[in-house]
Amino acid sequence: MLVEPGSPTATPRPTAVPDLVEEAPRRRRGRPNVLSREQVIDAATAIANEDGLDRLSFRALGVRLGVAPMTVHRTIGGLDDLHAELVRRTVDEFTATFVWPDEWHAVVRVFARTFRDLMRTHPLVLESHSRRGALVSTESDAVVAKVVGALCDAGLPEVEAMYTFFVVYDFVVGHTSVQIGRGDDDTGRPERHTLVGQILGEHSYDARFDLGLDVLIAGIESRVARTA
Amino acid sequence: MLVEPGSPTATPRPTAVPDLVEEAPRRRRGRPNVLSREQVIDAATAIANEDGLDRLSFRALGVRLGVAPMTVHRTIGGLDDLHAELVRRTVDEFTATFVWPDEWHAVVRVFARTFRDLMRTHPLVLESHSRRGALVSTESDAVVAKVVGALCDAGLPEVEAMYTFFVVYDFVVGHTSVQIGRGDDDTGRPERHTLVGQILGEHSYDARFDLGLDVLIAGIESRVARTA
DNA sequence: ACCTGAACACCGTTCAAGT
DNA sequence: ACCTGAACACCGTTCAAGT
Repeated sequence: MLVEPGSPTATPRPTAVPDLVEEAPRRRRGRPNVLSREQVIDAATAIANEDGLDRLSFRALGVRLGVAPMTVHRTIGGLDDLHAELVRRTVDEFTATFVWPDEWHAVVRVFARTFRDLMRTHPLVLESHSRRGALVSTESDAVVAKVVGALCDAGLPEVEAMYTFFVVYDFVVGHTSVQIGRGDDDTGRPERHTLVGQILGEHSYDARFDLGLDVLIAGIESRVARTA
Repeated sequence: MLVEPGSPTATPRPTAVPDLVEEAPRRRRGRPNVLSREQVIDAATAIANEDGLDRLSFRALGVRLGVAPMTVHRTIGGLDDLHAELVRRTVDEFTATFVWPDEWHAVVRVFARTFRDLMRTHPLVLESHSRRGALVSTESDAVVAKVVGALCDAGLPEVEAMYTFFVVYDFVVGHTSVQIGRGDDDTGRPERHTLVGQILGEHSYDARFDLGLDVLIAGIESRVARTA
């Protein structure tokens, strides 16, 4: 069985304790901060959605927030932190949308499909997998736990279940990465003169993904059968 | 055989040729080109290897080649073309290194391992999968043909063999992408407080990759058995 | 304490001018 | 015909100065 590492609540906890130091860690008197991290992430999400991810910059954030670019820079900490925070928010929203079935086959499929959709609609999440290891936000642990748990119930030892989760994870990352890399205009028609073009003529990423999942599940099945 | 469009010497060339038009396709008289595409790719490869990929720029190329940045820019066509050419060269070298076994299991493993090594040592190749669809150079067709052929011999219909190739391909891209994204300093030790950290403690990307391959091959095997 | 303008060290690309 | 300097429109980040 899997142990939840900490409190599963997402809220920062009100801390109803009497009157000693409040929860705000490192802020004194003077002028209050004109900008919160939340506001920056809100604006960044808006820019990424409206103008595209490559229009997102501290200068653009400054314009949108009516503040000097350096203010947002210092508020958030740097470009890497901005991206990390953006990914974290998206992943957190994503983990809330799951509706888990019972059977382990279905659990794996739901995970793979939902995860694929997440990355296709949020390119930054995809990119974060090749720029820093992602899906490490503590909230996503619930997703990992569900899939790994299902594989354990199917009969795999815990460590093998964890690695098996990674196989599915790696496949989905790779598949989506290749599809996105082809650009939005790509309709799945490979170059005629290549071998792929000759064999396939036309090429559906959905079919490719589904077959990939089938192969993976067949593979897991045979390993489950062997360890049973 | 490939025809060299111009002299490979770095000097501006005295043009000792009589007076008719040579084999050069679209170049008239005037001053001969001071730069060939080959020279640009050579310099770009050197910079990428010595200083890292993010030090590669037209300005840096200009310094190294003793020429104005805009000259190399025009010679190669633009940033995308520079990257594409760089990937093409690396992939071409890669396709020459294969030693193919007989059994289809072994063919799949050799492909996956060699492809993984290629992307780990040449980050631009990996990146090109998320920036444009890669491995489309005609030379790489030989590799695709070998793997697909082996799967056909195993009993899969040609179209399914092609899609099955993609499953392996997607997995390798994803796995490598995630590993590289963790950075060179990453020793495979996941964060303690996450579920992954609790289950695995330490985490070997090699083991993860090998298990992934095992699952994929088991999956292919069961599909082969079904269609046989 | 917090905010900010200017500066630094970079980018890719356009384009008109030089030879 | 080919090469190039200057300019354009951007970057992230540092830092000293302002309030």
